[in-house]
Amino acid sequence: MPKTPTVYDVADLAGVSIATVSRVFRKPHKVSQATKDRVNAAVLNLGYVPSGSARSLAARRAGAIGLCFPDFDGIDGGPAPIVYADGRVIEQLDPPEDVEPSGDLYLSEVMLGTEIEAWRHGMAVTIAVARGDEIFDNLAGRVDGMITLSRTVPEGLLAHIARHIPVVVIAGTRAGDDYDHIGTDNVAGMQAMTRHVVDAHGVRDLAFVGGPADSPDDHDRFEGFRMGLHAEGIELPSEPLLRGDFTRSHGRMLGRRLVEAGRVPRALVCSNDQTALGVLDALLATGLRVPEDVIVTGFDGIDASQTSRPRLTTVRQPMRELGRAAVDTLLRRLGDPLMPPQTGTLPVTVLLRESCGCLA
Amino acid sequence: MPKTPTVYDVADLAGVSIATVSRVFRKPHKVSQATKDRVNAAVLNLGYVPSGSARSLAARRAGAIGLCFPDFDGIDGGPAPIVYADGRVIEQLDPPEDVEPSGDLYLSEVMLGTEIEAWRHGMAVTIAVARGDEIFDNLAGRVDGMITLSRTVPEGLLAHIARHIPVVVIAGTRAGDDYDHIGTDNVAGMQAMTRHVVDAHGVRDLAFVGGPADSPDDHDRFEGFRMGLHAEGIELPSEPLLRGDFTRSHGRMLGRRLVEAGRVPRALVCSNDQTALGVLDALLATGLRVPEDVIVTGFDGIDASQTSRPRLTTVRQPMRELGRAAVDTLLRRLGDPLMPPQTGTLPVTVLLRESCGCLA
DNA sequence: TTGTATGCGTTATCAA
DNA sequence: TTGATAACGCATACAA
Repeated sequence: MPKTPTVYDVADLAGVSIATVSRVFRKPHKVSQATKDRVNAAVLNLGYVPSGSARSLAARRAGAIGLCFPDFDGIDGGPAPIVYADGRVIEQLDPPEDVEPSGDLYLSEVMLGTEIEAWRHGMAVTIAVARGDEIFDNLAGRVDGMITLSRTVPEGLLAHIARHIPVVVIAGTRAGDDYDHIGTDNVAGMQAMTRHVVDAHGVRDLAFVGGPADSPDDHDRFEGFRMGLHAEGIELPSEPLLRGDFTRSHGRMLGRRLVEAGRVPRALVCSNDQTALGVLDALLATGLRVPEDVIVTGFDGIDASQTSRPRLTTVRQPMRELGRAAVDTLLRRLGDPLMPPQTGTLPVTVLLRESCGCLA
Repeated sequence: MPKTPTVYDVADLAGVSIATVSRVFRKPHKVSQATKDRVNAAVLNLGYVPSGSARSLAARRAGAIGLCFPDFDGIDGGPAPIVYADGRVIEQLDPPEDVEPSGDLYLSEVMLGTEIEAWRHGMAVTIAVARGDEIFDNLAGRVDGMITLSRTVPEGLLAHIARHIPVVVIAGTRAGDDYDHIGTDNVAGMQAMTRHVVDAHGVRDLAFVGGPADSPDDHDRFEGFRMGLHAEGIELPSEPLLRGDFTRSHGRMLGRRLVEAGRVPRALVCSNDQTALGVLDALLATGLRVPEDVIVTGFDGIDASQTSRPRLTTVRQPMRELGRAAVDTLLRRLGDPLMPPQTGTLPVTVLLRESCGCLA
């Protein structure tokens, strides 16, 4: 296997200087057509691909954006997958158990948005899991800026990195830091949702089913819930009725617990869709009717919320736009490092569907 | 804003040579504890982050894997998202229209698998959209190897890149190329699915609802369908009854067309889940019962297949494992460039649920 | 329009 | 255990 070709090889073969070869790639308009042709022929001939590292080093820019992935459950992944091709197929009954749908749609959508927007600006996206410092500042060193979900990177590390490249935090309010932030309007969204249940459906017996106590999203949503109640002149709880961990299976558990305790309120306002769907599962399983007996609402607007029966009334947050806005903010910051810290908030939409009784 | 610090700055501050600074990062065991402490202090003090490009250039390896994303619909993304924070919330009725769920779960899962496995091996993942050459060999130049979904990169370009770095193709059979391939057992899976419908449910009137004619996956699945019929002594169709484009909305259209034409067979074996779900929607909408009147089966095992009513009997392919296997193959190839071209096939599982009548 | 020469920030090879 | 120094492959300012 021959050494991989460099500018020098291409230059030699084309009978030009390396500067010209470089120009053909970077400033084609400053090279005569004849020369361009010769160089391109040499490139094809040799199978030349410019070295990204050398290019980044010389140009002092990486041309890539870093995306820092939270270290979610299941990322361990266990052993490498089996690979065989003997045509065997396992056949199994698959009852509707407490299965957790695989993908975290939220993450996927954010990633997709990031990817789309970065691509539009000619940037690549490099992804790394935020576990341990190793691979992580492996990331920081190879990108022009970084996007991270709130609470995925230890604060000390993040601060260290932020001295070097701009950082944009998605979801999570500014906590005395100087990063740029992009979030969705959790408070207003949940407030509107709450008021809708009260106003449109005449319900005054609402309870909030929360998520992890340390989630800023959950915090804001509960606050929105309280503000909604307050606006309606309903007494405010100081704590959510119950807390889950944002998963559907946990939601089911909470739902069952509620039923067993015999204290199911007229409406359950849940902090995210997965929890709401789990609650829904549990209620229906015990013969309760939604929305006739209990109203259930969610937050996020994941796909599953519109395929459930009844479909879930929820607050949709523009997940893909979250990623896009983060990239936009990052690029703006790159263009103007002295700009004051930005805080972007994306609007949400209350989607009225069957689970609140707006549609049959 | 001060110049970003380099090894030289760290070395100066710590009173050592740049070689030692480098060692502290690469071979910590070859440096005395005292020196290490001094260097680390300097690093923290200066906010030093090693340059990925310089590192890759000198080490002759990028430490990253490239993932090439197909240029799917909707990637244009339109204008940048609106960002405001005035607390306004739109509220809208959301009837169950012909909405297409947003994310392509298949892609997301493959990406996730890639990410997971790469992370386990200390590699970053760089993603780029396969549109135009520009950003694309931007990718090739900055990674140690590349994973691509079949048919996402023009063959000429791929060949060019493959001269430079190893390429692994996901989904899609070898077509005279020398790349490594990873796929799932489409043929065996669909054959097993087909035979199940015949054997367990006594159906001999089956039809195949296919996907795009140029999809290798679809081709293999139809072939599996035919093999299943053949094994059961049932006459073989030479073509699918209908073809969609693998989307749910198109599936709905096909379902409606079937009903209107008045020729709905006893069982509809669909080439993927989205198509099957669309068909399901259409059948139910016209009052037909599934599985009592018509059996519907899918392929892929996306989340939506287990939240539909009835839930979809399908062939699950391990999407996440696909990504993982691709990374494993790539790393093995990197370790042994002379290895003959590999072809990996991952096993599939037939999941028996309500839509075929195995479960009530 | 093209060529020359220097610098980019590491790693790695030798010596010490 | 540490240090000096030569690559690494490209971009770019400056000359021609």
